[in-house]
Order: sequence, then structure tokens, then C-alpha cells
Amino acid sequence: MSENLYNHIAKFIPLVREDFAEIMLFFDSQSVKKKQNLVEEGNVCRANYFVEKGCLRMFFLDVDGTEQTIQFAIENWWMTDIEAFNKGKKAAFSIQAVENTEVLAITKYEMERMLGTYPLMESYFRQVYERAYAASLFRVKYIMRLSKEEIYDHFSGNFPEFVQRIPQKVLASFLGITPEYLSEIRKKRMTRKTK
Amino acid sequence: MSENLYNHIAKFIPLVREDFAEIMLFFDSQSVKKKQNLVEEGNVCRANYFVEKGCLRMFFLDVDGTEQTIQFAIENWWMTDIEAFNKGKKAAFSIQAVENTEVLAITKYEMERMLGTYPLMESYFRQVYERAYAASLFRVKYIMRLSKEEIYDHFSGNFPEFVQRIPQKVLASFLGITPEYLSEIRKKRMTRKTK
DNA sequence: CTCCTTTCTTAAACCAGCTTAAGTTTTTTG
DNA sequence: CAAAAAACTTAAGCTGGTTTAAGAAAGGAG
Repeated sequence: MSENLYNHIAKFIPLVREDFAEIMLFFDSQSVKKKQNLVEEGNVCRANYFVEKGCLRMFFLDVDGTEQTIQFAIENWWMTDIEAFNKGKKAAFSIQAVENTEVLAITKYEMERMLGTYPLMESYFRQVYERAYAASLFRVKYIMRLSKEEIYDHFSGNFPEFVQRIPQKVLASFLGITPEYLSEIRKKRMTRKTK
Repeated sequence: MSENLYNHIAKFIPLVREDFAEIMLFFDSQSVKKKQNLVEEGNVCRANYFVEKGCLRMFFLDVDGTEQTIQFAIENWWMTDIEAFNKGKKAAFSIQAVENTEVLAITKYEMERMLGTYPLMESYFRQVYERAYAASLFRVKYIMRLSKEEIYDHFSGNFPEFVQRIPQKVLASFLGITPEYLSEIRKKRMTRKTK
């Protein structure tokens, strides 16, 4: 029984403990070690993952081989390559653990059985994807309107603990800047504060 | 009765004509003239819109007052400021008609009544938002990995008719470049082709 | 059809952010 | 604990894309 998942679902739809116990049966618990890949670009994407503890990131390989992070998932977020998951296509993105992470995994087959048995879960996932979509649009908005420095300030201002948690290289690849430039920005911010 | 909407819904869930006729009653038909705003940044967002004919764009005002387009909706796409629509908050984006456009509008209240009466519509919207989310992630991917020139080539290569349909200024604000630079790129492409 | 407004083009000067390269620090592994 | 690998820093030089400014073309209103 996952308290996290129970609480998360219950935030969006009415849910009794007995039903939730049944719903849990559709899931598998899985541990992922830091830097281990849960999904690999080009392979099948077997499941949709709910983060119980830890942190995942989704990324792809640039033409020149550098990794570009497009989003993170921390506790209580869902993550998968949704298109590959739904259509059984090859994944366009890889998913990797940023730290040792515990996830609940559900396959497409089990997902469909679950939605068939508990139609209210359609409503839960509709709302989850509405939010994910809205978040992604805001990301586009910030990327478009802010300078790289401002993007850094915005992110580190809003998620200071998170910035501590992840390697700078990964942060840079998420912010869309080079690690060198990130280093420069941080230096500027440091000297400014100590003055 | 909208054939467009019927066909679109029927692509995702089983739907009989009689139910659809009932579902149509939750919607209002609306005409929007070119350049007219359907939603305005800072105001309440009254409805969710399905484009029957024409083209909408979502944008926001930059610090310096220029408009930044973050997405388009053509025939058979849904568009609204989903967060504002759901939570009754002020819209973070404006929605404007790029050409004279026909939409079907549904308010939050009617939406909830509809989802209560036809729970399968939850499944339809879940799938619609999964796709919208996936599309938005791909957008982020392209913005991050491609140069501005490549972004132009990619977009004009994939949607040539669409590029004809919209003013260049709006296209530039969608691609995240200045109209001046877009002009330069186009010139470069023209001379290359005529050689 | 004419005037006024908006959009589009051209070109030069400029700068935010990248590239390259070398050195330093931290982490991983045997 | 030592050695190797990976991550981070610093700094100089460079470039893709912006800014500014002015003119040309196209659209819309009367």
C-alpha cells in the first residue's frame, strides 16, 4: 500500500481504501539506482511510473551526443514517454534516476484493465495530464520570454532545495545552457551576495 | 450537430449518434472575427473551445510589450487556458483568432455536467490532454536542440500550407525569433532555391 | 481610389551565450 | 587508500541572433 499514491489520487477523485487496495494490485514496485535507466530512447517503453521517493529525469541525446534534460519527476509525479507508452512505439526520450529512486510501475495492459474496472481513474488521469500539459506550456513561456540568466534565477528562486539535489551538469542541460555558462552565472551570483 | 466534433470524439471512444446529440447540447456555437480575442490575459477564462473552422493562437505579452505566440489551434483542436479554466483563475494567456473562426464553446459548469452524465467523455479528454502534453514536450525538445534556422526549416517543412496562412510577424513570435531575422532566413532560402 | 496604418525588408552595429582549452576539484572504483 | 574518471571552473575568442533605424510594400478604412 502506497500512502503517497493514495493521497495523490484522493486529491482528485473520491476514493475508498478498499478500492485503492484493489488498484494497487495493478502496480509493481521497482527500485532504480542512481544513473540507471528506466526507459531508453529507441527501445519500447514498458510502463508508466509514479515516483514514490527520489527523482527521475527525462532526456534525449543531442546531435553531438550531449544529453538534454526536458523534465524532472520528484515525489508524487508521473513520468513516462506517453506517446511511446500509449502506442507501443519506440521511446523518443530516455528516463533515468537522478538519485536512488522508488517507483510504482504500471504497464499499458494493466492500465487498461484498471481503467476498465475503475472508470473514475480516467478522471484522475485526465486531471493529471491537464496539469502536466499546463506545466509544459509554462515551461515554453519561460524559455521564450526570459534570458538564460533569468531562467536560472527563476528556477533557483522557486526550487532552491532541488537545485542542491541535482548535479550542475544536469541542471544546465535542463535550463538549456552550457555547464560553463552556468558556472559563470553562479559565480556572478555568489560575489554579488557576499558584497 | 458538428460532424467535426463527432468524428473527433469517435476516434477515441465508442460513441452513438443519440448520445452525441445530447452532448452537443452542452456546447454553444460561436463566431470569432480575425484578430478578435476569445480570452484575454488577466480576465476570467469562460470556456474551453473546439475549433470547427479557422485558426486560433495563444499568446502572452512580453515585458517589452511584444506578443509571444505559444501555440496554434486549427480545425479539430481544443484550446483554452486550461489552468484558468479549471480553477476559475485569471488567464495567463490570451487567445485570439488568426482568421475568421468558428468554435464550439463549453463552460466549466456545462463541462462538469457533461462529464457527470457521460463518464466516457473523461476518457476522451484524458486522451486529448495526453496528446497535447506530448506535443508540448516535443516543442520543448525542438526549441532546445535546434538552432533558430533549423526550427524554421522544421516548421515550414512540416506545415507548409500553414506557414502561408499566418502573418510572418505571428510566425516569428511562435518560432521565438525576431521578424527581422525571419525575413533574413526566408531571403536566404529563396536565393538558395532559385540557384 | 487615396490615405493611413501595419507589416515586411535590408543592413550595420552589437552582445548574450557558446566553444575551446587547460586547470582544479570531487566522485567512483578497484 | 590510490588512481582514474567524471564534474566543475576560469578565461579568451567567436558567432548566431538581436537591436536599431529607415525605407518599401501591403492591407484596411473611408
